[in-house]
Amino acid sequence: MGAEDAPLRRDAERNRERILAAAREAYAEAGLDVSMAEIARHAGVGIATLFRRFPTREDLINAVFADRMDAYLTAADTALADPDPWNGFSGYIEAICGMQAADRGFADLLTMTFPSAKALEKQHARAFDAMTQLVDRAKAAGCLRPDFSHQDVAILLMANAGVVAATGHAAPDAWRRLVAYMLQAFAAGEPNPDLPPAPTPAAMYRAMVDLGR
Amino acid sequence: MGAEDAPLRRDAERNRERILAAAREAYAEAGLDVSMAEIARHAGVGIATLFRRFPTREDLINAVFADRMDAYLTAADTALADPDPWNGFSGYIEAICGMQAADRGFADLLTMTFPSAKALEKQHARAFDAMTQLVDRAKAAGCLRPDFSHQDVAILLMANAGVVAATGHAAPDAWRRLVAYMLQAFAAGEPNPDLPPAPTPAAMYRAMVDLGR
DNA sequence: GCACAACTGGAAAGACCTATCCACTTTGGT
DNA sequence: ACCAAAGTGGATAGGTCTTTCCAGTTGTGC
Repeated sequence: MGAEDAPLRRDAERNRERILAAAREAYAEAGLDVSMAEIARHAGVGIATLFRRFPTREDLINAVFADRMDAYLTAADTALADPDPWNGFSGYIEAICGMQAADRGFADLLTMTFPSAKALEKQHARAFDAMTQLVDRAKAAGCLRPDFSHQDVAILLMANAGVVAATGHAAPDAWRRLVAYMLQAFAAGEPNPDLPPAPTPAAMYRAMVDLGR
Repeated sequence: MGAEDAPLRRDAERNRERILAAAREAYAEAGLDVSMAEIARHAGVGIATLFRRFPTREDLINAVFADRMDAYLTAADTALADPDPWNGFSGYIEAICGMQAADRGFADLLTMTFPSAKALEKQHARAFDAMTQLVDRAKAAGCLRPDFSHQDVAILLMANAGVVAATGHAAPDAWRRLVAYMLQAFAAGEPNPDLPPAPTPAAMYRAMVDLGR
């Protein structure tokens, strides 16, 4: 299980890397809806080469963001290792929002779900577990307001994706304002005004599936 | 000045209305990047009819959202008429974010700027003035934190556009959570933690122009 | 240094979009 | 009722994108 099938010929492997590099760059710059043709052109390979190596756009996205998803998971583990529940939680939020700001494709990816992409979904699920622990711990310690719901993290990621997509290069630090405001509101303060009800987890899941077209 | 040029023939006027209705519906549902062809089909008119009446996509957007922009302006005036500065400000924020949630096209529109669309830009500018007054009044009254900047309103609109685009029909009230959190953080509370610096107005302007492609 | 499987890029098919053109139809004033 | 002007939709040109196919090229093991 998990074998790499046939090892690629040397020139094929070189082209694969070129494609991944081009895709990484294009996605980071412009988000996940860059065309396959554009990526092939940018990589300097024929369009057929791209499609043979990555038959669907999802396959390519999967390969491009494998390492970024690792970093995403690591961020959750690091946060859980922090002895201070609030530091852990808020540091985590800042870290993942920062990752979104650094890579528009990743920003899109975090708010989407591709039920067909197995490996990616598994990491998504693991990250979700760690995030839930982080939330529960912070709540138990009384740092995080009790009416906080883990859907709020997804909402913040979607909001942040919106800011990042809009401000792009023109105001690359605008997202920090958003996150700072939100973290303040998340903290358990003295007067925590009532919140509208949170969407159900199922509704948020549907929303993320919809985003994947 | 301001004349309607030649009054349209009756059948032409009917088609114009059909086009506007179709465009209004399509934009509300799917945002501003619905194709012209799709709108013509949906309106049941030939593609040529659409292009003759609205030579550019901007012309169409302009016509479709004229009344919505009026409502947008009215919201600011209503808010200024409220004797309570905080009520005025927070009601305004809720109102315009609600308008974004009700119409995805409008959500896109508010975070974009089309320097070429004269009428629309004029209203945009007037709304901006009213909003600035609203902010200044709330700050002077001590309801709004002193380090709030009017760029934060634009950031919130972009964030909200992100949430609305992502949650769509699946979680149509998710935006309310975002807005509630943000308003709490905007209020002048006892412990207002330091914020990262706000983007410059010029940077935000550039961001909005970029969004308009 | 040869042979063959692996790999290549370009061409092509099918969809879709914008924008323009033009032969035909409708409207409205007389 | 008539007929010019105003308006119509389909056809078309030229662009993009996805996906498949295939004749030619290039590594690699022997």
